[in-house]
Amino acid sequence: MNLTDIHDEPPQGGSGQGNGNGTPPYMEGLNAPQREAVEATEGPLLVLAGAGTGKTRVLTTRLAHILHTRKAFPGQILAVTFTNKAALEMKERVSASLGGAPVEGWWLGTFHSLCAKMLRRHADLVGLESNFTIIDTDDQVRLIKQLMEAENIDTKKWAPKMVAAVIGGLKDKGKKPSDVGMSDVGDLAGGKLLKIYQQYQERLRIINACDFGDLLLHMITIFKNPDNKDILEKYHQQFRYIMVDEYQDTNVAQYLWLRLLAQGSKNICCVGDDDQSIYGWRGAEVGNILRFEKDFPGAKIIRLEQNYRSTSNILNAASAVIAKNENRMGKTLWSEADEGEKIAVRGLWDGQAEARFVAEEIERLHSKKESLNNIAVLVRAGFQTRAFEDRFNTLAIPHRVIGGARFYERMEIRDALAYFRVVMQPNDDLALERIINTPKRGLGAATIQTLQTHARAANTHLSEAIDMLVDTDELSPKAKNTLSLLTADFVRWRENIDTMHHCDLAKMILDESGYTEMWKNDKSPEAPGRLENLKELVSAMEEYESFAEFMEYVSLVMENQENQHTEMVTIMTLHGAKGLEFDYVFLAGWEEGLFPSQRSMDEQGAKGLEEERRLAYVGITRAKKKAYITHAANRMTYGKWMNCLPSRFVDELPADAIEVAAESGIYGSGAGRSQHWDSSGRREQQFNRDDIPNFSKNRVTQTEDGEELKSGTRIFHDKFGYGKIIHIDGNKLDIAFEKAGRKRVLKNFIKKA
DNA sequence: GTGATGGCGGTTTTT
DNA sequence: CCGCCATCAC
Repeated sequence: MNLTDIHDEPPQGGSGQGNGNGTPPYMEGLNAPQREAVEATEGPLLVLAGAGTGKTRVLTTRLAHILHTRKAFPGQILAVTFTNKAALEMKERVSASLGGAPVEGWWLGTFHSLCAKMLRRHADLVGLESNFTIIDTDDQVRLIKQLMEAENIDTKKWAPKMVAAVIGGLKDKGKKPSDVGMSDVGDLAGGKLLKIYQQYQERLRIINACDFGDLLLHMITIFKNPDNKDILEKYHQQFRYIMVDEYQDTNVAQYLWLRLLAQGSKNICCVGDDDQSIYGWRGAEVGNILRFEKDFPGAKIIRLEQNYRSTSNILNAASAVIAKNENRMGKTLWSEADEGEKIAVRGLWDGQAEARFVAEEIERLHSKKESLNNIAVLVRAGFQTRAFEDRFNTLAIPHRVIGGARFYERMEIRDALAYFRVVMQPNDDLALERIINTPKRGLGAATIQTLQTHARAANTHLSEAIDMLVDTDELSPKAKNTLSLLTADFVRWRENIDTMHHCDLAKMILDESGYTEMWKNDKSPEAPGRLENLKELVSAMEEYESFAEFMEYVSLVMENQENQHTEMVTIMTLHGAKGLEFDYVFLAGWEEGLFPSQRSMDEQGAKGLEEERRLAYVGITRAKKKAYITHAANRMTYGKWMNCLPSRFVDELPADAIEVAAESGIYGSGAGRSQHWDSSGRREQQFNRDDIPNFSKNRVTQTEDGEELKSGTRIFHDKFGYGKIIHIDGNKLDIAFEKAGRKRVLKNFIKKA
């Protein structure tokens, strides 16, 4: 993420304390409640920070204040964020406000990385070794699938993915297998869910691994055990101040972990906004923030309500939407900013028309010298990004898509990491299974089956099973030979861990295993890219001290590195946009069923709808200068065309903050949208497609010599040859060229063929 | 044991 | 519509 894009507010607050009367420089420009939140260091504190009210500023200043006034050393502060991006930003901002010196030795990170750090110290208490592997969802599902198959559970009826999600959900609730009751699992997985959960934990222990949920759950287990009283006490003494960002997104396990740690100093400060709680689906409990005063007796609550980010039109629209939610603590955002432009609400014919409209508008903004970095397109679901990418590609609008497949989720990266994992930890069965026959070594399903059966029977790991069987006739001679060679490879690589530089070792492993070779010989179009990624992986390792450190980074931290230096429009999901801000924000796909998401409403009912509405609130409040909201009347889903009605959230926008237009006739005559809107007492300005270039679908134009051009006309272009007109936009035309593919060219350069 | 083909199911959001 | 997985043919 582009860190320079993240500013919660300009430096001026409303109540303007000057300098010169002892105000440290880092406190300058805070408004009264912000300052109060910074200075209230003792005792439990909840800061309810509305969107754009300077939340990050308060958090970082508070940290700086504690350090500056020597209330604590860095190592005595526990600061928890939800994303690594947020942790990094906080690190940078705190050291900047203290004069630029980096702050060393503090406990700042995500719940998961902090727990991992702790758990590596106390792993033995839950039956692990301190070099345990952190497995991702993919490995989780594979392991669960194996266990289900061994139990003869129908994996068609009970998807392993779903079972994994249920187990993950139990962990998010802080429930170990021994805490699980019938009401939790019912007849899931044929009534064997608890059994699978138990076996899963047992397997994880054997292969010395943890999943994400375990990081927290194990720490809670350790802290709760009276035998380990001294350990918890040690942390109590250590952490004099605890700070938590995005408190509205904590799940039960995270809450329990925090509460255990906060029993010490009681100086816990949680910052959050109940209106921005959008992770309920993965176990976040808005209840945590709503209940704060009960959980932490004597808690002080400070509200930050002055918004420094958006125009008042944007703010009013966002406030009106979120006001429809029943379940909230209540805040009233206000701003000294001007009205600004009204929110543009646009109804389009279909998803492509929507992408065209957005692209045209971006071109217009760009031609007015607005930086593309200040423009974002926000969507509800990942698949929506496609239409925008396509359109931006044809118009050559530089853009980046955030989210999607993460770097470390790519096949080749996972494979490479699997090799490294086995080198680091021979017991890592999941990793070994992954690469045992990649590249192809003739170790197919039958061989692996045999190994697994023996491993299970002996209650041990695959690597040990290999050692046991490699001298027997259980395996084919060929398999025996290949396996002993592979084992020898691993032994040799392992011997080099301490002596070789980890980057060289990584390269050696990838080369000698034949993995690099495999992609070199691969003729598929993506093979070169994969080799490129492998190179990138090795060079990314440079920044780390050791193999072990790198592996930790990769499982918990690694995010897509982006080229933030070039100007680009950002395309991402609403979830991904939380905490960011842009001058111009396009909120696309505001249609019933898509946003609010049907699934969310089906599964969670009114609760789900409220979360969707909070998502709408998050989306609108990302905009500083102007927000656009678009909805399409038709959308292709599952390869079928669907008719879509505008989102109910569109109706919830206050009439005086918006300006509405739609392509004429997109909802048919009399039915649908116009009526829908008329009934809410709102004027709708309709316009004709042909009146406005953006909406012209089949416009007609002429060549220089006066020949008629329209969609479908075959033309000739000096550089690209023959092609057909797809779309006409004033003097620009989209052409499908027979040789050169799809291009956008100027009218002047084409002739009728 | 490997590679090809067809059926099936899935699209919310992620540490 | 696309990708994954299972089944089937070599």
